[in-house]
Amino acid sequence: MTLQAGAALVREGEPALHVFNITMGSLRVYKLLPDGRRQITGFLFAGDFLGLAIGEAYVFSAEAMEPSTVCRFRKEPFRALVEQSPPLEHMLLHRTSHELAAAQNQMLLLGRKTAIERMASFLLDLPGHDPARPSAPGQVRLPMKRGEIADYLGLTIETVSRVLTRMKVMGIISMPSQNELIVERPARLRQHALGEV
Amino acid sequence: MTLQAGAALVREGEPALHVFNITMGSLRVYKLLPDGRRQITGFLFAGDFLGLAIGEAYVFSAEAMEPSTVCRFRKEPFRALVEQSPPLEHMLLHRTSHELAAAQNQMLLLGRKTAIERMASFLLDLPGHDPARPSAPGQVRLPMKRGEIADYLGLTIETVSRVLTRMKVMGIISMPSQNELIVERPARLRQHALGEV
DNA sequence: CGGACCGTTGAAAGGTGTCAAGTTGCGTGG
DNA sequence: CCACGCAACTTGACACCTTTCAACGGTCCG
Repeated sequence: MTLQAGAALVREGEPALHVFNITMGSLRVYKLLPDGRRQITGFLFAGDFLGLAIGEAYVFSAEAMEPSTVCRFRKEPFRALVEQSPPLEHMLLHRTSHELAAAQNQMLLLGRKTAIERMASFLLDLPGHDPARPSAPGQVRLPMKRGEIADYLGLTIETVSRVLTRMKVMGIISMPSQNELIVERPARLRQHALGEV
Repeated sequence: MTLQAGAALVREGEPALHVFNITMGSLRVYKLLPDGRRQITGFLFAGDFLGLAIGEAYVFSAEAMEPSTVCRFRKEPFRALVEQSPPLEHMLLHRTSHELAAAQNQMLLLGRKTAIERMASFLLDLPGHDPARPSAPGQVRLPMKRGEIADYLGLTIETVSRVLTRMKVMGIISMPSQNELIVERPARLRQHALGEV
């Protein structure tokens, strides 16, 4: 199953009929408030599962950030398969536990970190998630736009832009292009991520 | 295993040797920044599990909020037991998925809701989690102190206090005592929780 | 009675949001 | 090939919500 950039894969509230496995590209997972405020709860890349949460309806929405392909399974057969395969269920528990740990880190970020601390944490986490990352250390690809970073970090587009500028001025990062970033001072970035400045 | 109020059960960074099941009382689970900022990621009550996240070390701390009792299992035997019991593993996956969904709701709260919206959401969620809740609808027990509510909602103690006062003035709630709360206008509370005011 | 802890309230400060105006980058079409 | 136009990004000025700092009252208990 193939998706254009921006295509919706699931919408919050819809009957949860399918489970997905991303084979290529990247997705954003988010929740909305009635007035349109958006919180992106995570980004998914090749290999990740989507739609595992139990329930009749999806409790989040998901869209492709770039051209992507996914495997779609109908929910019931998938559940039956899981029931018959303890190793599969084990893997799902393992992955879900990791997602939960990541979610707890994100709660710390959203609840207690300043704008620059959020951005620093984000830049440090990013390479670890993206399988299509470049190998050079310190070099970070930003596969998402400012608006997506903002909605992931609980900030506005303007604040994201200002924080990146501040980091450039401080010599912590440099940006060859808008979607590419080089960490010039990893140690200082790590300090900021922990609020130690 | 019995715990006094305030007793630490696990500390972030310590080797994860045990898994716990709460049999009585309530726990707070939290993460700290080096300078002491605290984000409470959840409250646990009777029946809940703690320490499922895989890994060598705990990635959070947990303390009793009131006198509590827990069942302690050594990690390795517990894992072996889980491997041999698909129904047990199934239950753990089910619970972890629910926790993840709750975490995603909390990310929306922390990243995008105002102080009064956070409090409204909190007051609506609270009864569902506490097995020791009173039966009367609209009546909510606050088993935690202001500081814990603040660190759960990403606010300060003062803001929590001010928001509760505002809600009282608006006639949405009333408080017979500091730890007991009555929802006078559930509909308005629900509106606030969704940011519809 | 004194002290510690908890909660409430007030005044002022500050970080982030809002609103608005540029600037850059890039694909499209003449 | 160049001009145009749109979308994304940046920057500035100001507003506002929440935090910070401070003082005060209440309750429990030694």
